[in-house]
Parts: sequence; C-alpha cells; structure tokens
Amino acid sequence: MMSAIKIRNIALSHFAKHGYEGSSLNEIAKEVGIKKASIYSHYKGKDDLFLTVVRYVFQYERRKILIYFQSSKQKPIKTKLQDFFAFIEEGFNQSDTTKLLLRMCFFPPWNLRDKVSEIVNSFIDGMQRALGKLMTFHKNKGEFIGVNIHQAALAYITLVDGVIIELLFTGKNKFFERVNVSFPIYWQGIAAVEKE
Amino acid sequence: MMSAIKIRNIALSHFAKHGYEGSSLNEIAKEVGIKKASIYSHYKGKDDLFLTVVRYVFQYERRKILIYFQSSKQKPIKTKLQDFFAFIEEGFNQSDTTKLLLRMCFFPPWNLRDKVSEIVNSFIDGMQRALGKLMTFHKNKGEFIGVNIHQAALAYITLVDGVIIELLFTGKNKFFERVNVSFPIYWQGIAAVEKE
DNA sequence: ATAAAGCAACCGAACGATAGGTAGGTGGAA
DNA sequence: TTCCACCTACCTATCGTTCGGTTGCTTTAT
Repeated sequence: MMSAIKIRNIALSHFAKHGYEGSSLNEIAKEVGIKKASIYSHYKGKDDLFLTVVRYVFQYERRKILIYFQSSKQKPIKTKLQDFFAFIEEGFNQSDTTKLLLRMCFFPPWNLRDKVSEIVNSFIDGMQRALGKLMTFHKNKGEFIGVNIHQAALAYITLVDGVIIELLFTGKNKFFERVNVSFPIYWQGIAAVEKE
Repeated sequence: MMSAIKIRNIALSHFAKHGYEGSSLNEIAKEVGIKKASIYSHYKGKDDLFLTVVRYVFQYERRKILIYFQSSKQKPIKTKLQDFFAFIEEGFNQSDTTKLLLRMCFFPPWNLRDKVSEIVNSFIDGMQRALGKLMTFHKNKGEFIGVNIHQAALAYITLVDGVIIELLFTGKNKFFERVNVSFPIYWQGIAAVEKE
C-alpha cells in the first residue's frame, strides 16, 4: 500500500541524481528497506517504474505552476512575473523533481526517448498555453498596452530557462543575482521594442 | 597512432548521446573496429577515456569561442553579440561537443563529479571574463554609453543559456525564433534600464 | 646487411561484480 | 482459504578490467 509510493519517491531521487542508466533497482530497494525482487510486486520492471516516476514528476510540476498562475489574478502582471522566480526557487531548490524534469527535457534515456519526449512535449505546450492565456487576460484588463503578447511570452520563457540553469548549476544566490539584473532589462525591453 | 584519436572521437559521440553510465566500452570499440581490450592500450580505463574526452571538449569549445570573440574587433558590439547565436547554432549542429559540454554542466557522472565540475567551473569563469573584457573594450571605443557592463554581460549570458536550451531541446527553427524575439528586447532593455 | 631485441597495437579468454529479471516459497491479514 | 507483499535463490547478460600471447614494425648490435 504505502510501499508503491515509497518506492516511487526514493526512485525519484535516484533517477534525479544518477539518471536512468546510473540508477540500480538494488540501490533503490536497499534505501526503501526491502529487497530488489519485491519491487516487482509493485512495478513491472525498471522501465515501468521509471516512466511512472517521470509521469508523476511532470504532472506534479504542471499542477504547481498552473495553480500559481491562476492565483491572485488581481495582482499586476509585472509583479506576478517577477515573483514567479521566487516561486521557482522555493519549490525547486528543495526537491529532486525539477532536477529530474530538466534531465528528461535534455537527456532522456536512449531506449525510452520516444515515450519520454511525448510527456515532455505535452508539458511544454501546456506551459506556453497557460502563459499566453495569462498575459492575454492582463492585456484585456488594460495593462501591457502596445506589447506583442506572443513576443513577450516567448522572451519571458527564454528568461526563465536562462535563470533556471543558473539555479540548477550554481545555486540560489547567483540565481537571484541573475534575476535581479535580467528581469528589469526584460521588462524595459518589451516596452521599448514596441515603441520603435 | 591514429587509434587513440579515433577512439576519443567515437567515445565522444557515445558519451554525448548516452552519457557516462549509458555508454559501454564494447559498443565504442565495435564502432572503432577494434576489440574492447585494445582500448586499454591507449587509455587506462573508462574513467581515463571519459575525462580525456571531457577535457578535449571543453578546451575545443573554449578555443572556438575565444577566437570568435577576438576576431573582427572593428564590428560593432551589437552585431557581434547578435551573430554569436548563429555561431553557436552552427557549431552545435555539426558536432556532439556542445551536447556533451552541456550534459557535463548539468548532469556530470556521480563518481567523477568533482573532477568534472573543476573543468566546468574553469570554463565558465573563462567565458565570463572574456565577455567582460570584450564589452569593456567596446565601451572604451565609445559604444555602449551609460550601460552597466557587469549587468549587460550577466543578462547576455542568461539570454544565451535560455536560447541554448531551446536549441538543445527543439532545434534550429525554434532557436532562431527565440533569438529574434529575445535579443531586440535585451538590447533595448540594457539601454532603457540605465536611462531611469 | 642481417639477425636480434624492443615495442606498441591488438586480440581471445577469462575475471569478479553487478545489472535486470524470474521462480517458488513463507507468513500474515482478510 | 485466498491473497499479496515480501523473501531467498538463482538466472542470464553485460559491465569494466586483467592477463597472456601474437602480430608486425622499428631500433639496435654484430
């Protein structure tokens, strides 16, 4: 009952740290406190366990992000976009889910790449749609005058990607340093570009 | 004579595609056209081969980037920064070196993480120094008036990171779409921020 | 010039360790 | 009694690695 979830959670941290090929069912079982063979009472095999973990991670992250975007709709969009970085850092720095999510985006295991990239693509699409809807909503409220929504959204995603790399790679401090420098430039930029 | 280099090049493509744990000496040897045991005539073992490849990749990329930055100093900095994206795409598309470089930045093999991150950090530092020097040079030439070099460099690196992700993940077309949207926003932004 | 010695490259075979996976049995709860 | 999580034991395949030996080219000595 509890075991299936416990196995999944511990497998998650292993897959995040060592990747698919670098993780062994033996090590996972050892940390769970059971024997390797017992995993097969809950999952069909390594691939099944791995894909279960990946699906869980992407669903978990998607849900968290969508909730953030849909909350506090009265706040100005600038505040919301700016605070999103703190939101990322908060939820992402403490868990292995983001690490695994990013690993799957860039370096999925070779033999499962089709199934994984299906999950990844659906996630990316969902995020882009959500951001577009949010920005359109705020534009209709009167903010964002004369700004091209599509361009603003695309550049924002690029910005998020760029700082997340720093978060993953060097940590919290450098991350916020980048955010505090880059976001004002982005914000001034999306206004200035349209004025030409 | 030639074998050591041939092994290294083929190992490079394997490590880029499958990572450290996912690559096997057997497969590498097979593609080279020799037997597994023969690799040990040229390298001490898998770790030695891997670290040799990683060192080669980082040195190769560093050299390529530095040459680009030092070339055509008469061109305006805006052109140079803009054209750098095409330069990245070009080099990325034809070789596995960038793929491996990025993999090592984010997901080094667990047992070699210290040695790898030493190589990575030295690379990152070098790049940041080079960009700072380049921007200062152009500022002294009269371009870039009233722009904070440190901020401009940091935001530019963030931008590069963000679009490289897209290049890695979805490919050339989306990459240039992002670049064409994000760079003008960046460029307008670094000017606008200082005018406040 | 020619034979001997050295050497790097390569290979077949085997090593112990470990991988994912299976078969069959134990024990407790419903 | 049925069921299910869990176990021990074992399977085959493959991993990185080592050893002993065979080439064939180059260097050295006579």
